[in-house]
Amino acid sequence: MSDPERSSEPRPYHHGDLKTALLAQAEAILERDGIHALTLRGAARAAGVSHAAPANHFGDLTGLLSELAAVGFNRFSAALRAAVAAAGDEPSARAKAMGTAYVTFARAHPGLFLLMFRGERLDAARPALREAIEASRGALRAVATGFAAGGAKLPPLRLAAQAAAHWALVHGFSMLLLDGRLRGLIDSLPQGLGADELLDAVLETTRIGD
Amino acid sequence: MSDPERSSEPRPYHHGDLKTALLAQAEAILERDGIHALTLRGAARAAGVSHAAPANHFGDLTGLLSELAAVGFNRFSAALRAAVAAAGDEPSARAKAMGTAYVTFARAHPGLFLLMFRGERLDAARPALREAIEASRGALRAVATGFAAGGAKLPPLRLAAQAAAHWALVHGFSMLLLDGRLRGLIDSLPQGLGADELLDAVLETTRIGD
DNA sequence: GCTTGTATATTGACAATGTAAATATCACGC
DNA sequence: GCGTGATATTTACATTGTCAATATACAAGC
Repeated sequence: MSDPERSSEPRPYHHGDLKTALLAQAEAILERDGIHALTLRGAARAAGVSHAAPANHFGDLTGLLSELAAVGFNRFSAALRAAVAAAGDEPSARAKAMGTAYVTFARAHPGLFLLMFRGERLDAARPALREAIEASRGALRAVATGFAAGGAKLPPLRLAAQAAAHWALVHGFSMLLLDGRLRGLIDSLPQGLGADELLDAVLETTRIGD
Repeated sequence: MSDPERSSEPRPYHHGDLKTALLAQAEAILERDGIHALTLRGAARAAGVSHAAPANHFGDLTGLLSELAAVGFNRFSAALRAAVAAAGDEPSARAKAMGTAYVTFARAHPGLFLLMFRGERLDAARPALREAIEASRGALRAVATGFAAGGAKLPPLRLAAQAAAHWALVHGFSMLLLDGRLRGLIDSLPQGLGADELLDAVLETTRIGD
């Protein structure tokens, strides 16, 4: 009996699960060589198909990037939810857990994280991306509102400001860290202290909303 | 007498100040069409020279982007210094002024700002960029240390954390704002309130280092 | 004044990419 | 069996970055 999955056999005309394979290869290229090295043809090459095959699944390059960003957002919100769920009920503990998870994700998947927040290259109208972003927003809001629950009578501007401040703090830290902009600061730390300790201290020393 | 600067005359073989002209055109393209539309050939076209002319001044595309980022950093640190200088002596007023100036610059020159913090596309070894970044760091540090002057006996980690927190907060706010990620939050604000008021509230409601 | 060298700009070429059109292969409903 | 639609290939073309060869201007030295 023929086994088309065997090694040196000529590949079948149809891949079978090309979309998934392309996304996997694209992510590998993204994390290995950066976003500017991520090309439609390169992903097709890595997946062992012709250069025009990806068009069937993604349309154009923006489509591939958007679907890949959607994968990232889904993983991202899962990581945030897991971290917050494991942190117990105390609002400040939940907030700190989410901040740590946020930065941890960025450091673990820098290429993906940067792509996710590079709206210029993405098509937010793609259903997959739209839904993934919506899910992430839900995960983020869960903490923001949970944190502000102590002061339910705050004016809307104050509430929004607290949410924005939490988000901006961890997002800015992630961005600066990934871009190497904190290297000087980190190198100036006492022996044995690194980005993790700096983030802890940042979250520790920052009071948002009282 | 001939006037080679006249309108319809055939352009002289040598431009005269091509490097400056290319940087200006590159910035215009960057702000108008985004970074992915900024090409060496496009800038050359806009400056009215041949497609290979830019190579003499920038080497490759990374060179052009790096020099443009250097222009951005110089303008950036000038804006920060001016804002802080106009804010008087009180540390908290200086910090707020710098935060506002930081975000204002990002909103006024979004393409430039994003380019400046996209290290993957830049060559930090370029002297112009290296010096411009160094100057910006000086401007940033001026406030960070000024703000921490009240507690000169703080441990190094605390000091670094305060600087990182200030920076991360305004940088994250800028990035999220430019990427449209705060739109939902801003749209949910009461009538007449926008990004400016949200930033004010963020800076108001956030306490860094007691 | 003339030559020579150097910085600057042009032309031509080449490989890589995104994208579109035409064609081929396959699975499945009928 | 036989279309029919989804998937993949092939071919083609414009654009881009980059390199090599050449042309032009200008300034310094003799």
